[in-house]
Amino acid sequence: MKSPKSPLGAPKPLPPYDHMSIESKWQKQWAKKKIYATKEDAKKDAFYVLDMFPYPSGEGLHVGHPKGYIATDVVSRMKRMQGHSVLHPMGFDAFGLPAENYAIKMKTNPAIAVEKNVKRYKEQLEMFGFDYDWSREINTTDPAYYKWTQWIFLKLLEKGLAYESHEPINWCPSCKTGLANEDLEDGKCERCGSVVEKKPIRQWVLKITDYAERLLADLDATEKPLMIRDTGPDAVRPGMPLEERNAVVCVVKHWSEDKFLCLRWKSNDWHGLVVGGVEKGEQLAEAAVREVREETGYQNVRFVREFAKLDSQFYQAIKKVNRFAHFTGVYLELTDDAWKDIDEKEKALHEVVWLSRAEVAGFLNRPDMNYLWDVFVGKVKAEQPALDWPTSIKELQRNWIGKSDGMIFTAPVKDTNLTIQTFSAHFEACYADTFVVIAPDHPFLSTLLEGTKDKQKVLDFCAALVAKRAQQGFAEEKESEGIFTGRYIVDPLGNGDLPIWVASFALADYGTGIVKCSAHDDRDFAFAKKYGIKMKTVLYPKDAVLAEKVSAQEVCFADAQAGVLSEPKEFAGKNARSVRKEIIAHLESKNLAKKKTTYRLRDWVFSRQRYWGEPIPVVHCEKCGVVPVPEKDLPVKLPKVKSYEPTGTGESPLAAIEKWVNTKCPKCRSKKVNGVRPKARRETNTMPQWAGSSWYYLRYMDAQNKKALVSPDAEQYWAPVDLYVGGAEHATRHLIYARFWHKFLYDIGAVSTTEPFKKLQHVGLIMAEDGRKMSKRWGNVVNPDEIIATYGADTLRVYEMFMGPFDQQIAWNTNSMIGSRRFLERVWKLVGKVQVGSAASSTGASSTEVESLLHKTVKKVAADIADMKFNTAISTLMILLNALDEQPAGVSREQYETFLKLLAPFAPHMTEELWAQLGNKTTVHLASWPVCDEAKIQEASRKIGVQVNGKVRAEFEAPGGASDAELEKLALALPEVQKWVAGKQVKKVIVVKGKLVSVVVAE
RNA sequence: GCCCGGGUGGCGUAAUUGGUAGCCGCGCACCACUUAAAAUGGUGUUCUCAAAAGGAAUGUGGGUUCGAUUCCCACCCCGGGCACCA
Repeated sequence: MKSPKSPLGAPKPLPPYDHMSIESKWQKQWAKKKIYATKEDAKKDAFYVLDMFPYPSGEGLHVGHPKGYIATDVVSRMKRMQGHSVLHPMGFDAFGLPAENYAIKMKTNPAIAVEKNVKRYKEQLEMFGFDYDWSREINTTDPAYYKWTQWIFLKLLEKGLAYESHEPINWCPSCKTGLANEDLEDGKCERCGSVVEKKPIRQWVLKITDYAERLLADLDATEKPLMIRDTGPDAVRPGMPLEERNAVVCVVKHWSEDKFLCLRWKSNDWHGLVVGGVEKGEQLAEAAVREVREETGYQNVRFVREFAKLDSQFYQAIKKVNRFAHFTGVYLELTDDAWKDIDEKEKALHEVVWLSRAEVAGFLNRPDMNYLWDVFVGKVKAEQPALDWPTSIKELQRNWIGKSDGMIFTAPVKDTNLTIQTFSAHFEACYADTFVVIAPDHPFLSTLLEGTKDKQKVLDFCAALVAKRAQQGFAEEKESEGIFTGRYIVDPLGNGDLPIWVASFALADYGTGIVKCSAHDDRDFAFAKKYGIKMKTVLYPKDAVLAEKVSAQEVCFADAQAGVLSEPKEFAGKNARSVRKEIIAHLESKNLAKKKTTYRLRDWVFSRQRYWGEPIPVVHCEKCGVVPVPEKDLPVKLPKVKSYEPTGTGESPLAAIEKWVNTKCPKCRSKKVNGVRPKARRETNTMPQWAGSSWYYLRYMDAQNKKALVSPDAEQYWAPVDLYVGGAEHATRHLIYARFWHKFLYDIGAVSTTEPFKKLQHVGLIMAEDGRKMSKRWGNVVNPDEIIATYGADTLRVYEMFMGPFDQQIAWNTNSMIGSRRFLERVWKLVGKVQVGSAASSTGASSTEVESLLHKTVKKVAADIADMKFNTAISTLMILLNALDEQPAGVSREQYETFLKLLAPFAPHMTEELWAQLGNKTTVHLASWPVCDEAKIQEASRKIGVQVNGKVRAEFEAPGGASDAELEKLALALPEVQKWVAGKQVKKVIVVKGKLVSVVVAE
């Protein structure tokens, strides 16, 4: 059959889809017309989409790198079409070890190597047709940029958050520099794999630990519910987690009077009994009781009954009203009359009122409440996490910060006037402590040993332990080793004199570096057994046989959660964990210990003894000491040098550049004192790779500003970053550092938000076809240049988005790409079937079914893109394409244009070309995004499945508005159903509107 | 050891809030077009039984339910992170 004729005559022959010429043509046009220029337009909502900017290596991009960039490009294009002012910038992070090591290898200056690599990266990025506004490009190695990195350092110094330290730090012998804890992997240098040593070197350190508590707490911070701020299609997203929607509604009856307690929502005219959400793993009744206790302070609440199970039909009926969520009703009763006031802070949003029976009835009869199914409906938007981040990344940060609540014990050292402090987070069994261990590299050790007869022997032993650690890495040590110091502490808890041992497992830089030990810790127990140290038990399991073994010190029992204490006598017979609070009070009241919180997070070692980094802007003056470089003298430029190889002496190569190093003290101007001119030398350490990336997202907002790192106007317009996309490997480095700096900048008033990134989305790695990481080493790298030449950038973009869930790791498969190419070619060909006749053709050429599908697609594609579910968005577009293509009368221009708009974010070049072919003079990328017409997606009839005893036996077409009774009748009349039902007693029929009829018969 | 994810056809995956498991794509088979091939279009494609009817099936085993990929309990496997952190 020939393709249908256009009303205007014979169909034009279609040109083939020539991606090469189309893509380069439109890339030039877009650049020329500056269609992606970003503006701070007060009339539009700002939307800031950000990629983790690349670190331009010498190898260029492989096909895995751009996956995240494609995603942000798709989102930014849709948001722009939806009328937002969009900031979608790009830049380069280029200071630091990788660039420097590469330069050393290639025997070029890092500055030149970086310039070359950036150029190559930009060329590659441009081939993808991304919508960056290059006028905001940044480069961390640009003095105009790092001026502000240095400025932030000066502010940190001013506030006492940057300090010099001589403590031993991680030293990589191969890279010849100090490293932060975050730069280690398995005790080895993350860059080169060498085992790091502990080396005492003068370092600049940032006090990130001062922010540990806020970095931790803000991960869980919530935003108070904003009532219907956004009534657009985004307000209730499909796929929004149940916890966000499913709230419990409680009716709480007074214990004696005929009164009902109501938690009233005051804002937006909403009166509700909304109590809160059901948490995962929680029963409805538990949730209701818990929430009422938390919200009102009423403790004596008894669960009476649940009103009914949620009815899904009901949700269907109100689903389209985006501000409604559904709840389930629970009936509780107060068991006493103890009045409690609710929290002051909550009063603005809630109040507790008592209603009479009549009032409750009236209340429940509101139109937004539905009695019929005992399910109440109202407006609610549950408290949302302030950080819309994947739970996994939040969890990684929590682990990294490693908060631990415990107690500090202080004890005198026998025969000396010294005291020792020990930290314990598992202090419930502290009455079992019988010895103390100290780390072999503890700075206090030599003082402690002063005057003991074996001092030198112990010190030698410790030195050997430390050397062994450095050699083989910490993790590989299996069995603990130790030596008795000859000293004892006098136990404050009355267990007499406790020996102090050096133990290889003790860490000098956690807690106090000294630990009180007992039989109730696996490691301590093994250590004591090995060296025959006396032990004592105070914690026993419930099982009598096992308890006997614990008592005999045959096995170690360390489970405070399950164990029962025997000492101190105040808590004898009690479960250890449940009396934790009381033990704290007991120890504090007797002045035996103090509460203390410690963190695993260490301060950030911030200096590198390397050339390629931002110079730390301070001067060391013989007379004035450390003097910050005045702001007006920033940036302190990195000098050009001939030799930039690391020295290994603990000094950076900059130290050798006399002309640069020797300077005037900014404070005393190096004026002569008693005829001698005080010498002033610049700091020669440089900043780590992570410095520039800790604040770069702010600079894009106002990239050219010479007076401030960002102007308040620009910052307030754009901040925070609405969507941040990048690899999960940055969870404990870049993302912690950036949050730390951001909070600091907030504290000094430089930014207006407490967190930099509102929503974080991590991108799943693209693996090579062999399942390994793409790497030059394996020879499995797929080059995007070649793929683009063969298939086109649009095909590559569609393929990468269609491969699978965006956040999932997935293997590249060039063969599968053909599907995406075919899809685009079918779109290309479909333009030949577009009917360009009268206006009537838009209805004439399309059935209501296709129209309905079109509008469903409009809705789903927008929701999926906003949700980063690109694979299903494309799948939906494919389904629509199949339907449009199969229409016998061709496709209407309106349908086709809508389709092009939906596809435009994914395949910007091809859609632009087709858009122009239809005669449009303006770009598709600034056209308005299609809007779903809800009326059109209602269906006239639906397929209903019929189950008999849970098994699907038949299906039938039912009219859209059929009632439950009608559906039941229709279903039971079906012969396939009768076959299973005939002669049996029908016990129950369940009707799920629009879905299925379930018949239960007696067996 | 501890903490997160995840296990669905030959493969990548989909499944709205507990409601007809396998959408979309790849691959494969057959058909059309072609001298032929490629490309394109069409049909089919979870397994099992010769077909139909039926049965089985979402890592394993149990539970709740009229109904479970989805909720609960236990276990196995894979991926990632943390790890002498007291």
